[in-house]
Amino acid sequence: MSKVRVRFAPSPTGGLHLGGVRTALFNYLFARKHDGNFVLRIEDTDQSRYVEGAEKYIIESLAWCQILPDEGPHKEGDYAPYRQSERKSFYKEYAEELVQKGHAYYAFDTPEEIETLRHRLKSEGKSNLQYGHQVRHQMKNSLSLSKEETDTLINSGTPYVIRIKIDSDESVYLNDLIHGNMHMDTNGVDDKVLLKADGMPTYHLAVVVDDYLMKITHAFRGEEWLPSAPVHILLWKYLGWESNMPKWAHLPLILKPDGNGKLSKRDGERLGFPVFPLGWTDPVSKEYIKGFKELGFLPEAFVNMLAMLGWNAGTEQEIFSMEELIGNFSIERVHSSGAKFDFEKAKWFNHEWIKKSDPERLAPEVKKILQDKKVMIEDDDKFKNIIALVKDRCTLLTDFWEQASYFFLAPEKIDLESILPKWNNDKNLFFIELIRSYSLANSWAHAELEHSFKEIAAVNRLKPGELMLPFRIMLVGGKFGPGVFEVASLLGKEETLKRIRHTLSLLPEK
RNA sequence: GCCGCGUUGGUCAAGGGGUUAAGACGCCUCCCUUUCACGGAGGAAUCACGGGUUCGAAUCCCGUACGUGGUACCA
Repeated sequence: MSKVRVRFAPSPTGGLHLGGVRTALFNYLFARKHDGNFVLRIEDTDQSRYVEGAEKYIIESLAWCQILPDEGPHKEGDYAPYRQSERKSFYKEYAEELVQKGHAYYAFDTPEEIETLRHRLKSEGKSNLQYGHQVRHQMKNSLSLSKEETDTLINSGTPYVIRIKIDSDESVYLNDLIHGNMHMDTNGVDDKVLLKADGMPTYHLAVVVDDYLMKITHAFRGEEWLPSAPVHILLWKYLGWESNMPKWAHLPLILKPDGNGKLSKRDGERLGFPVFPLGWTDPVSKEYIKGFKELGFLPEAFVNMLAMLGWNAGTEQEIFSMEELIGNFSIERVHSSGAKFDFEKAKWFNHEWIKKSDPERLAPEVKKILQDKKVMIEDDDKFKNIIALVKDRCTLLTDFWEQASYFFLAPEKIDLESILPKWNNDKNLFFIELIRSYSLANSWAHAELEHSFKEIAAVNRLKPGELMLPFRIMLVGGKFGPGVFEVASLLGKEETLKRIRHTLSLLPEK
């Protein structure tokens, strides 16, 4: 049995958003699960829409998601080139072959001619023009024209396209791994253009030829391709490759959270969440849109979240590492219906991943965030302890700033409002005594700090509970954060005393 | 318009003839924590509708509605 080979074929026209990454992910999981190959093919057949940099962006995004193996996607099995524009010559050859076999024909109608015809039909109230079996004999093509006329046109350099010739009432059977057995007829499909006037193939020709040449065994793509699946199946048949046809699976769409439509790039801005894995600059508006990465997502969480959108293992497990996903993945368990994207749930995945990740894993990511705020980390061990202490309360990596900045910088704003109403001279004296006691302390472990704190409170007949809040605010600036004594312990003696003194100086000596 | 695909709480979903119809997110209540989270306990909320088939339908069939995709020399 031949080894599994799946291919992912993004088009470098607009970056790569959620749906695309998920398609890549499912392809990758399937390939890894079956110890097969993942082939990345770049669908740049429409040069007019090609966006400079998009290809690089796609590769970087997949790398961030750990979907590309370290050695690159195409190590094993040399079927290069993988960029469609570089494979131009292959397609023409097969398109011509189809014409010879009578399954395709040359068409000379210009786009404008077709457009006007379309308009006319529409204004006459007729349904949309389908360049197919009903009308092809009235059009300008090698079927309606004589051999001589056709040759003359071609030899004189008239631009032409090659269209597939699809007969009516033909049955096409598709066994989809997700949707099951499907039966369609050819009445709804028109004579698709296979080779454009510029010599580039359309997607229809390109997928079939490349999948054949690259020995692809499984073709998974978005559901938007289902309506044109009969064209592709027919192409496999007409080219005589039917026995090599890959198994198909059409993945459900990711939909807008608020209903109505496939998730698009605009929805992110509109609804306030990212739709790109990495930051992306829109080629038209030049506007930079933050990605999941910049928002503080861990790639593990991003991938996990994406995998659970349309797939589940059939168990109650929701948190999966990449290796676990690979082990559990099965294309049959992918849903057949679209799923609305829920950013709240996405954040929940991130929170879970931050909680379960070691401080070692988190340290480099958090370090970057702090560096952006001009905070440099000198003591790595202490840094990891800080991460361990606060990570449970961070949903996004960027939350580490808010949750831990006071370990590195004295709080800018101290919430005196929360201290003042219950402040009195006894409390003031308590803290003065606390400073004295702490400065003499031999151990700076949090248990000792707590012990002496409570002891002093007891001696002064004060409730420790009423003193802990002011203490916390002195250290962190507000009513939040982990246990006060742990904070004090990590802060160190000098800094702790400094912060108590500072706040005390702001409070009245009543 | 035509064609395709789909429809289980607000969202993700398990379940595929007999179930008290799992679980998760979000929301609410309580406990824990002398802060905020984490954690724990509980709660509200669902089989789109109408017909069949069947002793019995969320589950099978047919319609309808709704959603979604395609209908390009875009992918």
